[in-house]
Amino acid sequence: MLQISKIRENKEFIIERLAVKNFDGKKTIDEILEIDSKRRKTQNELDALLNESNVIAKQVGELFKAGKQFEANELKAKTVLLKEHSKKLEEELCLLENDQHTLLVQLPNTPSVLVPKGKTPADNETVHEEGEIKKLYEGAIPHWELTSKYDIIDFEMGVKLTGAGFPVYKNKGAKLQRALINYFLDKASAAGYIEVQPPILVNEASGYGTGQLPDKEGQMYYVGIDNLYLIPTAEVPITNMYRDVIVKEADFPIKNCGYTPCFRREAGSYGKDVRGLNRLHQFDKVEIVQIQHPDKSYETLENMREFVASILRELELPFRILKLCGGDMSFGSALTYDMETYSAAQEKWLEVSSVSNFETFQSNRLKLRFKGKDGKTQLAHTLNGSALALPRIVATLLENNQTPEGIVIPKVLVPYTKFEIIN
RNA sequence: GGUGAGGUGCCUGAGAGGCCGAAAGGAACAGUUUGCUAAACUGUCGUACGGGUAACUGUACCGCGGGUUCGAAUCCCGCCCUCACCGCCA
Repeated sequence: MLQISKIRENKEFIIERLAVKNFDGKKTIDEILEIDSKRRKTQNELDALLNESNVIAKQVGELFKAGKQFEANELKAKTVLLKEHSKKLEEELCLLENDQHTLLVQLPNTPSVLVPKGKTPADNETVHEEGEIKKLYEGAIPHWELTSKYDIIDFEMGVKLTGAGFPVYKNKGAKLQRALINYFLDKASAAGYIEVQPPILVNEASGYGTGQLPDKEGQMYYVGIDNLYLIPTAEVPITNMYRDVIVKEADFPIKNCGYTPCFRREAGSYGKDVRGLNRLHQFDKVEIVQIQHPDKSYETLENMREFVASILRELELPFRILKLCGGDMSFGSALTYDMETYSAAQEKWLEVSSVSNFETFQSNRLKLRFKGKDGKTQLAHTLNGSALALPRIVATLLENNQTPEGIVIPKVLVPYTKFEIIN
């Protein structure tokens, strides 16, 4: 959520920035500011009224103490009107606050000045490309065929147990999952991220804090009987650990990582993009989260991006890094890098990580602040990224590393899988 | 699921209608002292939203929402949450 104070100060600039996300915010912002001035006026009136009541209440108390019943009662009578009036104002103020908030949460985050203009994924800017795109041998097949050929993932069984998008990993497929998770977590720990194992169900306040609620509740699985949501990403519980917290400036950067299953309803998606492991309702992911000083968050974003790149490099996967254009960015992000690996059998790039700086967009909702050197509390910046999401990594690994003899495990993973080939 | 206790600031914890935005201690921060560490002493030490160039100032907030009252952290009602014990259980 954008800060109202910032909107007041930089209205034109914000409208201009939102346009980069192809969001026309002029009408909403005008309305917000109109409500805002009404709100402030109302609060002023109300405060003055309440002040008067407080003064009278004090006087009444003193008069009673002095035994001056008559004068006291006279004053008491005065408060009746005040009370009626202030009650009315209070209701008005509450309405105005609600209206303002309703509009405020509709505004996406302003993209950073570094964000390229554009409408579709085609307008994303490739900022880095690395690794050799191998030609596969004759007879190479996509991963959804490899998985049944080697009996490592059973999609049918998942359908039987739950439904489409809930695969069952088996044999070396299950071990590969476990190996990747451990490998990712070890890498993150080595890079200074504190490992956490958070709950995978969260309450409403947490969903609100990171921005899934109130708008995107359709994306999450909801356990109505207990009013809890299954997390779509570990970002939700991990970032919410810092909800309503004032951290110490000296603690920056705060770095956490965590593995969790992730659950996404993905309502409305279909077709070949969702085939096999390309899009699932349940998948595994290691997430990295940082909380950083506003002056350093972009430096941190680059670090995180490079950290993810280093993993892809070690896995010997060809990858590219895209700086997302305004039109392809998520609602809350100020700058996002997508990391994609090239899947040789599908002959396309698959998104395996997304690293974003949210600036104060999340922390404003979370009330995640720090006390600066000047003694003032201000909002911290939050960043997160996948490091990494498993399914598409698995898909790419299987496809790119297939040989007539079997699927070769990258060297760096062998200590984790304890086997070198899936055959 | 049953029963009981309780939610107060960064933490512990007092406060039981007005003198309470809230004692005391601890933590933290700044300073003095100090060869270093420690200790001691002094000071600072809630948040949000307003008004003001500023010093400063108004209001609200003691889990949440309502009520009683001139006046509520304190009394009443509803809700939420936490803890303990019992039952069930990985």
